[in-house]
Amino acid sequence: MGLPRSCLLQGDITDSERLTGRGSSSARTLYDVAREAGVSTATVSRVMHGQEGVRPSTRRRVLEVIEALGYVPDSSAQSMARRRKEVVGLVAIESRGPQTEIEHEGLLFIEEVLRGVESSLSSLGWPVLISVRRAADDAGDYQWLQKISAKVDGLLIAEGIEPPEDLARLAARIPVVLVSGSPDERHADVVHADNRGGATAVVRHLIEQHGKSRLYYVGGPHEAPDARQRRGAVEEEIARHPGVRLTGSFEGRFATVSGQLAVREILAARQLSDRGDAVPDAVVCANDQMALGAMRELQAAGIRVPADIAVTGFDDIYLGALLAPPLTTVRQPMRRLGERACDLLLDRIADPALPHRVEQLPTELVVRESCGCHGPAAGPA
Amino acid sequence: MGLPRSCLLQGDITDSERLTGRGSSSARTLYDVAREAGVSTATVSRVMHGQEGVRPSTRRRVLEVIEALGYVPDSSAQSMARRRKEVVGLVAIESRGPQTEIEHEGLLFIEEVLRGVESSLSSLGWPVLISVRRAADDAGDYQWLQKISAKVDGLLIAEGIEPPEDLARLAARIPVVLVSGSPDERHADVVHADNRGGATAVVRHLIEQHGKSRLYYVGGPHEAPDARQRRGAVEEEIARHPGVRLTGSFEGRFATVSGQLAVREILAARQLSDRGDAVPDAVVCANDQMALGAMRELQAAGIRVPADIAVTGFDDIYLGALLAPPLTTVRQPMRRLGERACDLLLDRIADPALPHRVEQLPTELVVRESCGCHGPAAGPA
DNA sequence: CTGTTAGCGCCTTCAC
DNA sequence: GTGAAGGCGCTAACAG
Repeated sequence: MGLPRSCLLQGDITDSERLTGRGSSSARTLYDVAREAGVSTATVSRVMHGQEGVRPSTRRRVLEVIEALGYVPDSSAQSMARRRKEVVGLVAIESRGPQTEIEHEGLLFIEEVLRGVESSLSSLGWPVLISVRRAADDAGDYQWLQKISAKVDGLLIAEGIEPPEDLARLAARIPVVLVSGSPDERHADVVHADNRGGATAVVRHLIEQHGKSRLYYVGGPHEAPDARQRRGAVEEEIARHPGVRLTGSFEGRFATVSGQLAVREILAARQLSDRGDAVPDAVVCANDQMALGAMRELQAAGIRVPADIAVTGFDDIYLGALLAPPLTTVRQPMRRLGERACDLLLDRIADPALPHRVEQLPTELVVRESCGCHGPAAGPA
Repeated sequence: MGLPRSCLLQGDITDSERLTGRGSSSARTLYDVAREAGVSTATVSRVMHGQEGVRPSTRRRVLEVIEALGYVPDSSAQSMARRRKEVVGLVAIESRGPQTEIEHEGLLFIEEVLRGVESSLSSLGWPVLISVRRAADDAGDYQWLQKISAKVDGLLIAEGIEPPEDLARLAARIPVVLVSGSPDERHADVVHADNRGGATAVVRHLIEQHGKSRLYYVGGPHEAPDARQRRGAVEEEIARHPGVRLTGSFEGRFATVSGQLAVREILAARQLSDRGDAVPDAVVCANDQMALGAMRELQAAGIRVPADIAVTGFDDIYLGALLAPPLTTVRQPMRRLGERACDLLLDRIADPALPHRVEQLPTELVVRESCGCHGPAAGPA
């Protein structure tokens, strides 16, 4: 502690033992800096954090040593001492299913959410710890979540629902916010879009503006709350219109390939009974990726969209507007979902005692051409 | 320490003080478990890690307490003790520029890389710490990198090059791998695609298969090494063909809007001189996003692609095949890039003394229709 | 203004 | 088999 501090009082720092940052192989600690600068660790800590009450000359000296040694505080140690990690986690559990089309599974959604999270975090400068669990072996899920949860101050969970009791246990230990989760969830805060309103709007548009009467529904996995809401709303809206019926449906996994498979079922059914009313005049999909798959498969079979069959999606991913024909869909503010979820999470991290919150964001019908409208045309019904 | 261990020997765990996980408001520690189980922390630690040398009955008892208490080891403490964080970082620095079109900047690349990283990490179960720095104020960049670097065992840096000296300092403290970085970088390992080969191939295709002779180049930011390589190769290949020339070029930022801006320049120039040879017969873009922007702007101006002007991209993002016309491009294995980069990083984390490595991955010309070929047609030149 | 001194929660070597 | 004890690097009182 009482080392010859004089040895680097002014500018001759580079002379003392391997100071030039060369010896960087070994990580430097607060103690190294303190010793080298001839002060206590408390002072170095104060300087590092730009706190008041340090004589300017001392501060300068310490700063020089920090710079020379290339000192960077270890974040584990900091987290431990100040009991905060300054990291939030974003996790997604991909819906189970055959390992086809891993490529473009449901990630587009997560990625958009991630942007929102990032932007909400940018002021704080906290990074995001991200982990996607694919091909889940149910049992391991909770373990994995635990492990992640130990590395962050709070967790954002998207697209994937743990057994409620697991979620409860998790949320009891650490702040958790569900992105696009069920609004009925009582164990964690939730941010979700108005899925019912959106689904109702497309279906109504198809029926009332285009006179469609034989709808086929391509839904998402039944475990996904947003998929359940959409399906429910679609069925209800159809029921509300006499003469309109659901000719069939398919449970997909929000992947492009699901849309293709659904269409194959439709085509197969057409083969069997040649009564024209077996084939739908509109295919309503629970997300854009499946709509894309459906459209391609339809077109590949020589069926025109929307002339022969209309197709609609949900989400409004970037790609939708670029397709031929441009996709009619329901816009869900994915990015905003991420932002809000992250805001709620930060609030709760700051005060874990906060009352339970659920937030719904609006959706909006985006009419393009795949429904049968043409060009930059008519608005919603 | 010498607590009445008998109180929960068998199954009456739920009786001892608030064991049922209800009191979960306060985080449990190894000590809590040890005390409750009537053993030392060392034993609990052994059990947690499934180590040998623990009497089965003891193990069971400890396990029960762990379960009952909902104990999850704190990762900061673990990191500290075992001097490893089990997290790798992925960072990107978005190229500076006007804050237009933040939406779909260059992220598509990162996201694809992320998938590779994720998959390479999935066996270890390590998560990825991700942080994108936008609207960079140069000075803060290094600070920010330092902060991130303190939270991970190794860093993957994509699309964005720090001043070399900063990189050197960073890499001296912690393993760093550049994704799509300059193969000449000596301070960190690098994984990159064969940008020169790919760029050469498209240009040659345009010239030799389609007889194009007036090329316009829409490049990426000059700070990006991959952008530089592509530009260099394009120019060289043009020079190699007498009678073919570069009618102009534009320095974009890999964003959709850059492609649009570039085309506006082309159109503006056309207004001025009405000599037909002022306008290019092909627009070569340094990535698909810019090609997309260029194509849309061209089409919006009533110019047919590829009939009037051919357009090509680079990367082969998913979207490219879905455009009208489908985009001719150069496939770069982005996902694989992420995988390999991550593998190299893990190697280096395991052994920091490893020799410096640079790895090149192949690119491949993907001929579709925007170049003038039709349907699923002819291969490369 | 600056230094001393406890922890933070876990791992691990070394005794018993 | 199991326990005791010394770190890991930093922060935050609490004294001077």
